[in-house]
Amino acid sequence: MPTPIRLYNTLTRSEELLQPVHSDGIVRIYSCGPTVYNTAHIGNMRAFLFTDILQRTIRSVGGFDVHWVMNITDVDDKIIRDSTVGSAAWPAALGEQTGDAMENMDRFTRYYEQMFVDDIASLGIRPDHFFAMPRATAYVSQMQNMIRGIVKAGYGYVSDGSVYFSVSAFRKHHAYGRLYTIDAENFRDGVRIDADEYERDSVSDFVLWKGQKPGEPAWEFELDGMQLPGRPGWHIECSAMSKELLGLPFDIHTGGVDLRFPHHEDELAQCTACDGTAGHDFTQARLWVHNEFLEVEGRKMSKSLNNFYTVNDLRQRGLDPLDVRFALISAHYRSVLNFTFDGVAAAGKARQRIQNVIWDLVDRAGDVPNGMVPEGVAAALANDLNVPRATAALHEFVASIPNAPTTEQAAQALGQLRAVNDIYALWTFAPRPTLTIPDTVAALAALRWQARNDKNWAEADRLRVELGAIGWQMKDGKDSYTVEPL
RNA sequence: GGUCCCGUGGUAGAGUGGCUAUACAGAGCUCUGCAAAAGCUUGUACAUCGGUUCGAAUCCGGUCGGGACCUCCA
Repeated sequence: MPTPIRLYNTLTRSEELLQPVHSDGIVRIYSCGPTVYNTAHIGNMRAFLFTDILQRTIRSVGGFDVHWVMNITDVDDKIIRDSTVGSAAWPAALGEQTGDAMENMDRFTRYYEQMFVDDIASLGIRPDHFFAMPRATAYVSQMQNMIRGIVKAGYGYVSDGSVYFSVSAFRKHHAYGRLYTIDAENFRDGVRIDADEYERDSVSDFVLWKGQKPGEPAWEFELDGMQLPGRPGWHIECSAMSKELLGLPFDIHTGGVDLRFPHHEDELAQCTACDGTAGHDFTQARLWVHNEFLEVEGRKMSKSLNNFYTVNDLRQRGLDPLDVRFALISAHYRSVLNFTFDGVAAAGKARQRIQNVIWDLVDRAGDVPNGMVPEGVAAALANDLNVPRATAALHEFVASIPNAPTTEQAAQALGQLRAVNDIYALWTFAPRPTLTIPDTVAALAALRWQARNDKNWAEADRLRVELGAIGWQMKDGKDSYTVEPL
């Protein structure tokens, strides 16, 4: 029985029921993905893990099919800067650069894209859960069409070889500031207005198409008879790709809180400019859901504080990526999450405890049947994706499993836990792996078991210590024993 | 300057106007020759000052502290 899912919608500043826009009942989700100019960090990962839990919840708890699209931004200023000939940021692993700017950019972005794909996979995000992972550079013509539409509607203008979106023209007919309260009068103090080399009419305008500068990779673009070689602006990428792959409007648009403005506001404006009727505020997506940032050890993550971590950094510290997954979903997505190494360790302990329970149940039940997510867990997840409360309910559920369950009880509990795992993706339901026990360990253990049975406690304890010294421990049962690595 | 969020026990982190969050760590107990695992029990917690209320960590206001965004950063 599916549970209705409610989510906090930034657009309306209230919780709303998720109901598919399209009659096919498929929930369409667009997530702003990474700009592939370096390796992603755990802050990025929090955003992607949040969306992963969201889409899995929509499938498992909400009972909907999902089309999840996450883009790869593979063209932007930083990418061009770092892939240009002679760049210090060019990865040595890629060998020599060529004289072709487009080719260099391509090799550069594919390199980081692959790292990104590997990183999210290691954190339990399944590639087959994506409906598409489009590269921006593959949709340039769709972006160009959209820009033409915006200009035709009177909201775009050409200046110095670039095309800009006129916010002031747009505001005459549509709302601007729907996702973020804009105070146009107070737009000056404290704002870092970057002295762009591009000529805009107004500082609030943003670029739709950036004219090519010497040596830069570029695409041809013909607009109203003008030739404007260049590249797409950031916001138009997501507008065009979401429209092309999901159709407008779609159901859920996700991203970090920082993207509310300007990125999402501008995406929304662009889609409205193309498809909206004056006076009516067309909505690119029904629900806009934004995740909070994370801090590390209570401080903002930054390179200067030396607390800036990539997934690979954590792997090299010997952390299990799934423990990291658990730690990164331990706070509600709209709360600041404090990432700590103690937290990962605690997550690891809790994860292992439940894994042991699962293995015990598998031993008893054999097969793992299908089951439903326990009600408390489902209810918490359906309530604006309250993962911490869902996890608490999960622990309570695990505690409620009888110590010595019957085969039926074990099977039922397993089915429910597997349903939970369709969302959490932290555990395995394969039988407990059989340990390969070195002969010396087995021999020592046998000796100790004999000593113990002879009630030769001193010798038994001595052998226990000896086993411990080589990293193994014995667990005494009633009629038998097991040995495990410490 | 503007818009907005947060401040919970050793740590992380939910939460409802009055009743145990949960996890990790700690303490005690049960079971164990010992140990491990498991189970049970346990902790003066809710920034601060006022206000509303029979009653507030939960509502309102002030203060202090932290944080986010304000034109390409998840």
